[in-house]
Amino acid sequence: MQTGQDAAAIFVERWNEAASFEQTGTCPVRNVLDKIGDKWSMLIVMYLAAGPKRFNQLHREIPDISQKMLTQTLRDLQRDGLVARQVFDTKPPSVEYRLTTLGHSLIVPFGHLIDWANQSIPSINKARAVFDAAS
Amino acid sequence: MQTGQDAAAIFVERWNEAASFEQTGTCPVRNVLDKIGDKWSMLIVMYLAAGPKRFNQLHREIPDISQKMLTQTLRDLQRDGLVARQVFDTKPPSVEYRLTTLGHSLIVPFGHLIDWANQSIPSINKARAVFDAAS
DNA sequence: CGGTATCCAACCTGATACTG
DNA sequence: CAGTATCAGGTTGGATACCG
Repeated sequence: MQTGQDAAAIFVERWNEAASFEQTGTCPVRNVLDKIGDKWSMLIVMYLAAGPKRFNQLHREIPDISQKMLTQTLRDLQRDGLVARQVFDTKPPSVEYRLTTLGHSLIVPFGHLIDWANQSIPSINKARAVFDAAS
Repeated sequence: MQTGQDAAAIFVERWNEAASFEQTGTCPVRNVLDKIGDKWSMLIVMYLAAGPKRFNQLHREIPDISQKMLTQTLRDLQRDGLVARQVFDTKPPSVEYRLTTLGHSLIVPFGHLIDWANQSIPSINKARAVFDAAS
């Protein structure tokens, strides 16, 4: 690893740091990253960040999501403890989804990422234009 | 949007904030998120964070990556301006990859995400165990 | 050394139809 | 209202072989 020419080298360690790696057989960081990259997970989390919402309310608000993917993504988020599901015994039945404390806590680091993205889009688009022009 | 019961509601705005959305037809934030969720992009960025590396050096250091995906991911990172590619006219030829300034800047918000992941893994695993036990 | 090219299996997602 | 079930398409990634 040479001399500490760049403190950023520790990030590779951080990646594999979690102790459960050997236990589960899959990298724990991957689990989180897969959710970030997932087409709908983070969008749903952000819509729920505004407050609890019911199933069809989310369905109406989120553009283009299919019922299948809304159901599936919500279940995955619930399984990971990021979203809580509460059924009200009304007729017809209503189901409310809300972020858990853990779910809310994800918004902080994720927000930094979104900010980076919005700040960097111009640079990225410019780099792409240059690269594509040279090929 | 009711009253500002939760400041986090602004994240939905941030998601769609970038002006280039209408121009390109694809959400700019998605571009970045896709890279985060990509199987190899961020791992490569983190290995390069330690300093410039040559192609086969990365190939040896990164576990399980195929030559195809290493080539492809590096080209995508280069296209987006996150990685710079430098060819040295030696024999046999050698090619060095290094993070650009933009690439380095991504490590900051991304690092926060990794830290959140490592801190939250225990909670997530516990939530999964509870959820799976109930089904 | 540093790639390309081709094939292929697995996965992810959307569309559609149906249910308590 | 809030889902489930089934099928089809596109995309992703790995294996393998070849090239300057």
